[in-house]
Amino acid sequence: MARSRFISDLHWVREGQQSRSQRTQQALLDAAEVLFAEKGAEATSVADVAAAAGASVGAVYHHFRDKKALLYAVFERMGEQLRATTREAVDPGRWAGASVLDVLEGYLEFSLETGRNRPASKGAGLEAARQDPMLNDRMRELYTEMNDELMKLLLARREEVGHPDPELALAFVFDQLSAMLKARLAEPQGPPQLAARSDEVFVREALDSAARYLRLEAGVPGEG
Amino acid sequence: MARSRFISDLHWVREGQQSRSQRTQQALLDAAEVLFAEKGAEATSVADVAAAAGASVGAVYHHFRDKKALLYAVFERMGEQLRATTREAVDPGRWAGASVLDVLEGYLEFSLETGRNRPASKGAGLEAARQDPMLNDRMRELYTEMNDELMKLLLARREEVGHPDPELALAFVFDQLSAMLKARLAEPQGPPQLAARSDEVFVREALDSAARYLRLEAGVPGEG
DNA sequence: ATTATCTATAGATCTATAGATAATGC
DNA sequence: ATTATCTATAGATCTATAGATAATGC
Repeated sequence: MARSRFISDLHWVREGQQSRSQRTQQALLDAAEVLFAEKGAEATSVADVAAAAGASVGAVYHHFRDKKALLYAVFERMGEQLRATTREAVDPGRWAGASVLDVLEGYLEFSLETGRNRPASKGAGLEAARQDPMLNDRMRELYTEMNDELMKLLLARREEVGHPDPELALAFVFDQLSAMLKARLAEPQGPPQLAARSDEVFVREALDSAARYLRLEAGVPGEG
Repeated sequence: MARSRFISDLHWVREGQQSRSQRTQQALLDAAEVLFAEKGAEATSVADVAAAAGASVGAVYHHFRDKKALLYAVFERMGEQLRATTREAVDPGRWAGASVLDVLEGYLEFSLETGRNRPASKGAGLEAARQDPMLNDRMRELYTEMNDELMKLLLARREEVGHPDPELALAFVFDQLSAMLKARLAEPQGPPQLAARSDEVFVREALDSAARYLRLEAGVPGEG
C-alpha cells in the first residue's frame, strides 16, 4: 500500500496537467486515425478532427504544429505499434524447434489477429504514407525490416524445403501469403472469392498450398 | 478515293466542332486520370486538371457539371476499358481445349500486360472508388463480373483437379493469383520480396504452386 | 504563474459561375 | 448562329494564428 501510494504520489506531482494534456492528445490522434482511414487525410479538415475528439481547433494546434505534423504523429504511432508487436512475434527464442510450417502458421494467425484488432490504425498509416513521400519511404523501411526478420526465421529452416531453389521458394511463399493477407484484411476493397470462407479454412488451405509448393519433408499435416 | 473522300466529308460535316470538343474532353480525362492516380482526387484542384490538359477551368465545367462528374467520368472510362478487355479475354471460344493451367497462365499474362500498360487508369479508378461509395459499389460489380466469368472457365475444368474440394481449391487459387498480381502491379506500395524477380519467374512459380496445390493430373509442365 | 483550451478571424485556397472572346457551321 | 473556350470573380471552405478564458501547480 505504502509503495503504491508513493507511486501514485509521484504520478500526481505532475500528472494532473500532464494527464489532461495527454488525454486530449490521444483523443486527437484517435479521432484523426479513424477519420483519415475513413475519408482520407485531404478530405478531413482539422475542424473535423477537433470535433470528433471533443476538442477545439486551437487544441489541435497546441499539440501539433500543423496538419502535416498530425499526419506524421498518426503514422509514428502506427509504426511504433507495428514495430513492437513485430519484435515480439519474430523473437527467435519463441520459435526454437518450430518447423517452416509452424512459422508460416504463426505469421498468418498473428497477422489476422493484429489486422482485425485495430483496422483504422493500419488504414490511417497507409493513407499517411500515400500523402507524403517521406512517410512512404518510412513505411517501406518498416515492412522491409519486418519482412527481413521473418525471412531470417524461414531461411534458417531451408533444409526442410525440397523445392530446387529454397530461397526463391521461401520468398515466393512469403509474398503469396502477405498478398493474400493484405487482400483479406483490406476493408472496403474488392471482393476476393474467399471472403465468405472462415479464417480457419483460409489458413488451412494456405498452409496446404505452401507445404506442397515448398515440398516440405514433413508433408501436409492431417493428410497421409 | 471517292469513297474515302465521301467518308471524310461525312466526318467533316460535324467533326470540326465535335473533334475539337472531344479532343479537349479526352485531354481533360487523361490529365485527371494521371493527377488523381498520383496525388489523389482531393489533392487535385480543378485548376490543376485544366492546366495539365492545356485548357482552362471554364473548359472543365463546360464538359463536366462539377468535379464529382469528372471523377465519375474517369471511373466510367476505366470501367469500359476493363470490361472490353475482359470480355475479350474470357471469351469461351478462345479457350476451347485449354487446360486449367492454360487458363491460369492466360490470366496471369493478360493481367500483367494490361496492368503495366496504363497504370494511371487503374490507379485513378481505385482512387475514384475510394472517394465515392457509389463508385465503390460499381467497382465491386465490375470485379465480381470479371471474376465470375473467369471462375466459370475454371469450374468447367474441375475434372482435372485432384484436390478433395475442387470448387474451394479453384477459388483459393484464383484469390491467390489475384492478390499477388495486385501486390505486384501496385506502383508506389510496399516491397514484395519478389519485386526484383522477372515476370517469367513469377509466372512460372505461381503456376507451379497452383498445379501442386490443385493436384492437377497433367502434373507440372517441364518437370517429370 | 503556468499550461491547456477555446473563440473568433485573417489569409489562402478551391469550386463553380457569369460574361466576354474565339472558333466552327451554315 | 452556334458551340467551345477563356478570364475574372463571388462564395464557400479550410488552415493557422492571436488573444481571451479556464484549469492546474505552487
